Amino acid sequence: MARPRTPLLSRERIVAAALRLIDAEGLAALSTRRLATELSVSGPSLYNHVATKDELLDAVVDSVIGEVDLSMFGTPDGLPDGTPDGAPDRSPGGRPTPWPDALRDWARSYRAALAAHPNIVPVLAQGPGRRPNALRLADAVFGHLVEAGWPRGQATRIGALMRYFVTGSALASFAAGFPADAEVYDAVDYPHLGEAHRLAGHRGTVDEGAFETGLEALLDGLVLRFDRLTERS
Amino acid sequence: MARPRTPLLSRERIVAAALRLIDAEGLAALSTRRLATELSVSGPSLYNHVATKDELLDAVVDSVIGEVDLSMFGTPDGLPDGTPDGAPDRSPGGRPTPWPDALRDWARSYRAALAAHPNIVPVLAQGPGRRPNALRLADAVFGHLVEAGWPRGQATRIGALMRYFVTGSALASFAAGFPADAEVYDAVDYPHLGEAHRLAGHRGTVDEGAFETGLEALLDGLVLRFDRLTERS
DNA sequence: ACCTGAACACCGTTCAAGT
DNA sequence: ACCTGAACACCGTTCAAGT
Repeated sequence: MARPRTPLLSRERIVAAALRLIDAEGLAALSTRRLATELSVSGPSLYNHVATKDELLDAVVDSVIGEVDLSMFGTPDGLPDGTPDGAPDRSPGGRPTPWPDALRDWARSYRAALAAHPNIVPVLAQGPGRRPNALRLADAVFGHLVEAGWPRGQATRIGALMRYFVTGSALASFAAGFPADAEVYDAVDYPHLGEAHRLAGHRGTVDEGAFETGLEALLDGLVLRFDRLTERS
Repeated sequence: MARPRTPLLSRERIVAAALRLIDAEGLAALSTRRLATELSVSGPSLYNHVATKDELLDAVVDSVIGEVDLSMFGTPDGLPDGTPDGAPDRSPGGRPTPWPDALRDWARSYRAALAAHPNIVPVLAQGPGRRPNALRLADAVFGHLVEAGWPRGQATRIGALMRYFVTGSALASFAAGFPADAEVYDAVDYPHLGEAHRLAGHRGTVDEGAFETGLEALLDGLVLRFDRLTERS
């Protein structure tokens, strides 16, 4: 068989299969040949649909970022944007969501989307590049903060520090990074890690708790700064 | 030549060369064959000194973590530990550093060490594993927080959220993630990114400012929580 | 003990050939 | 337009052979 009547592959099918493979076995397990086998075609077939492996990774990354909810910034996901009144930063009710609440909801959705695919986070964390969903995300966050009254320079920094925190929390489980083997912590050098071998068993609650604590602490600290900023006028 | 009188290689020389290669050309550029060429030996020679490429990466990672200053927790770097008075958590002066100050100093040193080698951060962020320097770091932070009065569960979460923030900030430059090409932001979808092409030019100050803002906000938020915790008693 | 070349099962990608 | 096998320059790792 050389050219089937109906194509065996599509870009979407390739991207979806690549993400599945990365989730299941890690970034290192994604090889074009392995992926082709998974899709029941020969290796070179992929190159009819994607130019390079890097371009494929870019598409996978943007599909993950596309899962992040941005509706709290007044730009609902599915709806066509560009409302005639030129007020893109309103929630459906008509009034903009207070920025700390919008930031909290967004951060949770952002983390959930990334933590569902931790193995791709190192690629994603390199920045938006030219990926449309990543640029849309950056635009929505920055725009909302500026319209809420943050100076542009501060809004940029808040976008950055939120990404630091979210990508860091989605990159790997803190708890699971500690071997469950108690003997590891026997050494006299680690006098306080006597219980560390039990961390991996509480993976979910430890990481979730750390994320929520950090998120609320960050927001409290930012609100403090915002108040100092506005009480000056 | 088969076996030279004085060995051509050593584990230290291999680790150092690997880190140089990773820094200069990225994690993907590190191949055992390429590394061997860099060291003027044949590929398989490396296997007399390291068992696998993964073990080599582990050693590289731990050498980077070894650069992090932990002296603010009362365990000075170079000095032999185990002071006879059994008070490991004191600064040279004798009194423990207040935890917010210790955390701040540590976070800055942690970030500096990692940001000097961003390409290795994805590996490092997987957790301490069995790496001695990484375990020592976790022990010092956790121990200091507990002795400062934080409940153990909270101390664990603070260690986790600090690592989230620091690894996230060291993984990649926020500013450099935005293409310097102004045309990228022309699309109607990005109404607020008109100046984003200028970000890459301010790489240093944007990322540094975001890290400092986030760090101080986090610490403020944590102090708030600590006060709530202690005023209850 | 420590280095070498040969060999194995992999990679990403190109290209001519098929329909 | 879309798939194939063959081919190229790479990988990590093993192993027998050398000193």
